[in-house]
Amino acid sequence: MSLGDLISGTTQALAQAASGKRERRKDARPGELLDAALDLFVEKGFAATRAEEVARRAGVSKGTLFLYFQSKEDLFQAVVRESIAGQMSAGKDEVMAFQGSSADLLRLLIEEWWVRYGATKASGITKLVISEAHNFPELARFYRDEVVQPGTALVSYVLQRGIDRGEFRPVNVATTVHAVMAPLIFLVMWKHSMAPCCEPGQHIDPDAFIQQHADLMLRGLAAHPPT
Amino acid sequence: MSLGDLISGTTQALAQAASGKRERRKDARPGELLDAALDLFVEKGFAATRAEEVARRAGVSKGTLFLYFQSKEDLFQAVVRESIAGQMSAGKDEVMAFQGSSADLLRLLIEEWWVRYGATKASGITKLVISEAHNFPELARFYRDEVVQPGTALVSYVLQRGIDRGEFRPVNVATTVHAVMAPLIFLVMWKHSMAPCCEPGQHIDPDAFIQQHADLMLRGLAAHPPT
Amino acid sequence: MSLGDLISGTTQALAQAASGKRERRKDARPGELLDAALDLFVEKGFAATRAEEVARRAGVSKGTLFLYFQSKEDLFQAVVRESIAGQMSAGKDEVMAFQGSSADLLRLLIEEWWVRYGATKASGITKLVISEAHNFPELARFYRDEVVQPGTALVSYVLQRGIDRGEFRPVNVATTVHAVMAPLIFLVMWKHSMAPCCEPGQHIDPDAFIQQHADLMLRGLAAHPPT
Amino acid sequence: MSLGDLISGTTQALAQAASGKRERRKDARPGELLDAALDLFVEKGFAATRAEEVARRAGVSKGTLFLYFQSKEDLFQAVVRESIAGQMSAGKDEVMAFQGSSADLLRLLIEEWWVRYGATKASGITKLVISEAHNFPELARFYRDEVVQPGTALVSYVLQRGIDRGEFRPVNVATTVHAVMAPLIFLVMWKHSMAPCCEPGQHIDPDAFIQQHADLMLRGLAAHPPT
DNA sequence: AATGAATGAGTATTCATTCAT
DNA sequence: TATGAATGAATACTCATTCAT
Repeated sequence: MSLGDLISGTTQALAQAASGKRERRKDARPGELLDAALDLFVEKGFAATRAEEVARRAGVSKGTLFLYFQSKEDLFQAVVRESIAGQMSAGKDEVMAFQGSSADLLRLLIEEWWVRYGATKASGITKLVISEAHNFPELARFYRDEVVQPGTALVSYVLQRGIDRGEFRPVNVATTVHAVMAPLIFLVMWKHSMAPCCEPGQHIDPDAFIQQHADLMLRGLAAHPPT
Repeated sequence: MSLGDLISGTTQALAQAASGKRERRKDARPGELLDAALDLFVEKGFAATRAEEVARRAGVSKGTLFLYFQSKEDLFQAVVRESIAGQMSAGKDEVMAFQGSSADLLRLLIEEWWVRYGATKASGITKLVISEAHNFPELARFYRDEVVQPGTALVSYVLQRGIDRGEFRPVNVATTVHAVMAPLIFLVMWKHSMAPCCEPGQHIDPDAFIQQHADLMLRGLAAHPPT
Repeated sequence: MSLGDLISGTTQALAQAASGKRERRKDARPGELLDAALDLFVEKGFAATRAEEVARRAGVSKGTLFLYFQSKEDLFQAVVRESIAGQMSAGKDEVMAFQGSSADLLRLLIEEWWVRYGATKASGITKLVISEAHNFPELARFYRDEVVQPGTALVSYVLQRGIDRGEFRPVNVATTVHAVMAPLIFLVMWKHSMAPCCEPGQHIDPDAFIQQHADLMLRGLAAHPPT
Repeated sequence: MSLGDLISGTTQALAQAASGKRERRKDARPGELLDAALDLFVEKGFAATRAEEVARRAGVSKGTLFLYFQSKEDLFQAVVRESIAGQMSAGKDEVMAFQGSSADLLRLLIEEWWVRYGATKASGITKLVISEAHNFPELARFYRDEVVQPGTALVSYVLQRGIDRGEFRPVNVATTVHAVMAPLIFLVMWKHSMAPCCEPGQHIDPDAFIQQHADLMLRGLAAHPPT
């Protein structure tokens, strides 16, 4: 199974759905609204975020918000969809083109994920979707198809590559993928929820955490462990 | 009302079976309300949960809820505090009394955590607190002090024990603790958010996940890796 | 026209209406409830007074209150009716039997009114009825018939007596009655409303006020003013 | 919004006749709401007045009321404060500039008070404040400082003027002030409470009452009583 | 396109009243 | 008779949404 097969999924179908009249509005639609909405929805959740506050933060009036989005829920969905759109395609090419060891590739994947996504405010989407999954099941499915599935596929490819090349132990790939990703998701959740109130002692240093996670992972996977 | 009652779900049945109907109910009411509230708050979040729905699920009228809790927020805080109260003390004694290897102890700790907390509905508190941390900073601090800190200390103890006894590599304990706990927190978050919409393929099997996590962790920590 | 004609009015009819089953309950009905209710209704008004607070102040439970009064409004009406019942009959006999000058009689009437009614907590009824007249028009009419009309008649009798005996100027009795009563009513209103917040400088001393009122009145009425 | 507007009752008509409908309305809204609220609060008291009814009477929806006033209590306080603002300053200058006899001045003061305040609907404030003094002690103190105290001072000035000029007997001014004002306050209270239910016989004619009060007062105060 | 005044359905909360004990 | 737990209608207040300007 090629990486293309693994990742392609429904991305293309979704891209088509996103075109049409939606695409046209997207350009005109002030990104400031989506930007402000992302911040607030991540912080306070959907229900606790007031439309007027989003508008104010975006520097427009309440009425203007509803000029671009049919409803608060429409805005919410747009925030998630726009933030996610085509996010996964970036890493895919690099992974396919990588020439080094699978250990280096996995470490790179983890580190780059943090730099390009986890450390950006776009990572708030992860907290948002997880927090609101029950209230917006369709959005949760969309996220699953657009983010979780491709991400899983990408990591699976790397793990399988390592096993195939004899660099990794022959672990159960499907299970191990989650072990690779879980700490990353956790870190993002933590950053957007508990971190602000754990300043003093229990602060989790993202870089050290990522490093440690990669280290443990690679040791755990290594076919020929170091002495 | 103990945590056990909160989790068991048999509170209502027991209360109804009791003799002195009215008086028995009065004692049971707060528990039934907390029980119902836990479910709904975890599912929908604080703001999206209507007080009347909590009451209805507890089998009482809207007014009765406010007979036992001053406000919706008071109910929310009670849900979190009651669910957490004294939760951490249980595992501590067992860990301190454990006689076997540190690897076995760490594995036991991870597995028991899942059985006693992660697999129960009380684990919804974790999702709840993380989702609402920004809206209820005091509660987040309470959770940090009552759950995160003691949990971190317990895992730290086990890691240090392994290092001291030469069973684990001399890793940075403070950093590694998070690597141990992160996947567990993630699993609980997942269970209460994405899981319900990932029935078919991407389902994460908790036991396999826990197992795999423990395996990778112990391999990653092992001072003398197996061949 | 005799004083009897002036005062009798509907008092007798009302007395009959108050008998029957109402009379029987009145004895059993804890006076503490009426007592507590009078205080609270006078202080806070009908709507702002909670039934439970009345019960608590009377030393009984909320349910007990509704054992004796069909509703909060019933309690309210009872408070007014009971406090008023037969109140006017007392002064009437004394006035009829008085032998001295009309000036002395008027002064006596004013002073006794204050001592026997204005200075007691029953005077709160006046504030109550005036404050709630619009919400309880029937009660206002009842008060008019039972208190205002007989009171007016009594004062009218005294004024007419003074005129007839050449002690007072031949003023318009119907108009002058109100001039006699107005300051008394005012004093009672003041006592039950503004007085508590005018402790320091603007305190109105009731006795001095009553005295001054009587003085001015008698001077104003005197047929042969002093030099 | 001046007191005149509050009293006139033509505010609505004027606003509707204006050109820029929407904007004109916005300026008029608070006044219309205060106008409606004054009526209802005076009639029914604070607690018995429903916010929606105030809004309906002002011709707007429930929500609009809360666009201009933070709460029902805020509206209540605004009603009192707006109605009172600068009310006392008017009469003061006239009194100070008066050239005639103190008897004429006192009579003028009493008559003007009735025409300019007592006869207008703003006089409802007096009933309102007295009825609700216990529930809103701060407002009662505000009324005491803004209305009672200046009013007392003004009347005191006139009495002292008469005494100094040998026109009035050397009465105790502080006590006599209340004797002057009490019947006026009583009249206003009566007008807003009992009057509506005393149509037929016991109706108090305001002008005759005022006249009679002034007459008696001046006779009572006169240094050289008429023969 | 943009505004912000106006709306009214929706929600938390109160409190008079009931009723099983 | 007395209690107080339970009820649910009533009400203040919010906030997404509309629309005249």
